[in-house]
Amino acid sequence: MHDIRALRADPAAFDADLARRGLEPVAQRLLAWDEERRQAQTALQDRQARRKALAREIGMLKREGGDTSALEVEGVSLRAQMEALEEQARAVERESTALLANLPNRLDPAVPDGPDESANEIRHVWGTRREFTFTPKQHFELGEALGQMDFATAGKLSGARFVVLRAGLARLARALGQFMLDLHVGEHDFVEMQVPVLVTDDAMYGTDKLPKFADQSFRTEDGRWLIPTAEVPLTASVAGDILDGASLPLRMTALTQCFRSEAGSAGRDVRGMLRQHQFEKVEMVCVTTPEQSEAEHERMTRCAETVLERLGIPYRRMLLCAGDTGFGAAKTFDLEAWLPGQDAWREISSCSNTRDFQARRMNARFRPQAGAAPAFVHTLNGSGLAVGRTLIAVMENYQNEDGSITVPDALLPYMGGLARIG
RNA sequence: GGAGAGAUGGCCGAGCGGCUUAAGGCGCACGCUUGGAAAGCGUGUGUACGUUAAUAGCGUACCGAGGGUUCGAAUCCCUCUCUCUCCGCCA
Repeated sequence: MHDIRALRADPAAFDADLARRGLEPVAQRLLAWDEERRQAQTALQDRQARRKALAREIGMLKREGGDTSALEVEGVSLRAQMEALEEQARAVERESTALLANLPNRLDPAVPDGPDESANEIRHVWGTRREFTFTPKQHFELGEALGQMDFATAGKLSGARFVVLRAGLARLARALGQFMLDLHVGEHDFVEMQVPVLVTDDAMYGTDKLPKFADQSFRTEDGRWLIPTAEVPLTASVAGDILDGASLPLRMTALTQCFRSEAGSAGRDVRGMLRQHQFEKVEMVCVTTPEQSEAEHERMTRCAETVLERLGIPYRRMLLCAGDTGFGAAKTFDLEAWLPGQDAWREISSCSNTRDFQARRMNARFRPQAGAAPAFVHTLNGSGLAVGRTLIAVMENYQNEDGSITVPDALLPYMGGLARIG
């Protein structure tokens, strides 16, 4: 959600930001609605003040046994006026909110121009890509050959875009989740959380998944949503709160299942478990002050990078361009892991600073000092990491010529003595 | 799933159509008092929007949420949400 006062102050800058995302200007329309809304509100408030005075007068007269009929007639006409004004204000508000709710966040000036991922900037590359003495296989070839990655059974159970893991690979997935959580909790100062994976409309709206992306998520028959990411419950946990400034930053992490309908990605990544309806992810969320959020964004991205570094998986950090930056984000770094089997860099983490965009939608604030006025917090979210995709990265980078997979050193403590899968 | 009881300011708690501009208490802040502290006394104490140069004033709204009745609603009616107690079922 946007600050209408910021828009009033500089409508041209607002429209310029939208243009960078390839959207039409809207400032003129919003300002006209805003003007109309304020006029109706002021007029309504006049009537409300009169109603208050009138009710008091009638009350006093009645106690004294006086005639109140003339005043009551005025009351009736007052109410008719108020209803009309209310309806007018509500109608304008409705239109303006409908538009505002669908407008993406303002972009950080550092975000480069560009229409799509081809314009993203490589910020740095870590690690050395392994030299293979054989042709590296893709993860699903390896997994299916091992008999531990089973799309046929998953299809029988649930349809396309699901997977069943067995034995060593199932263990490896669990080890990865455990390892990531332990790292963030033990070394990165995050608080481990267990959260619901079914959430309300409000939680989804506050984290900007609604109304625009309703078709990307699964909805239950009783009107709840399966979370597309733990960002939703973790961030929305502070909705409506006024936090003590001294308690910030809040750093939260959770390992959850995530559910995405993947509407619109028919035909993309159909093989393997790169793009599933259900996957595990360790999510990091930070709630902080406007002053600290930039530094927290860097810090959080480093936390995600550390996972890949400990696992020894080459990656590169991308600064997303305007056209590729998500709806709620002001600035996003993607981490792309090297997948030798695919011979490609693939997204494995996305760390975004939403600034006060989500905070406004969910009314999450903090009090800088005792007695000071509340201000909106800044919220950040990042994958640390997507477990399924990390599993893929481990398999492809640590594969051996015989189709077995060597367990990375960092995961050995979690593997119950299993050092090689297959 | 069944039966019942609730939801009032940071917290406790009264009010159940107009003498409420939400009593009273606790907490907190500031001041007076004191050698210092405690006690005591006094003053203040939320959020949003509008107005405004203003985080100053002033106005309006907010007593779980949303509707309704009324000249007037914390108070009456309807719907919903959540909490608590008991019963049933259950990992």
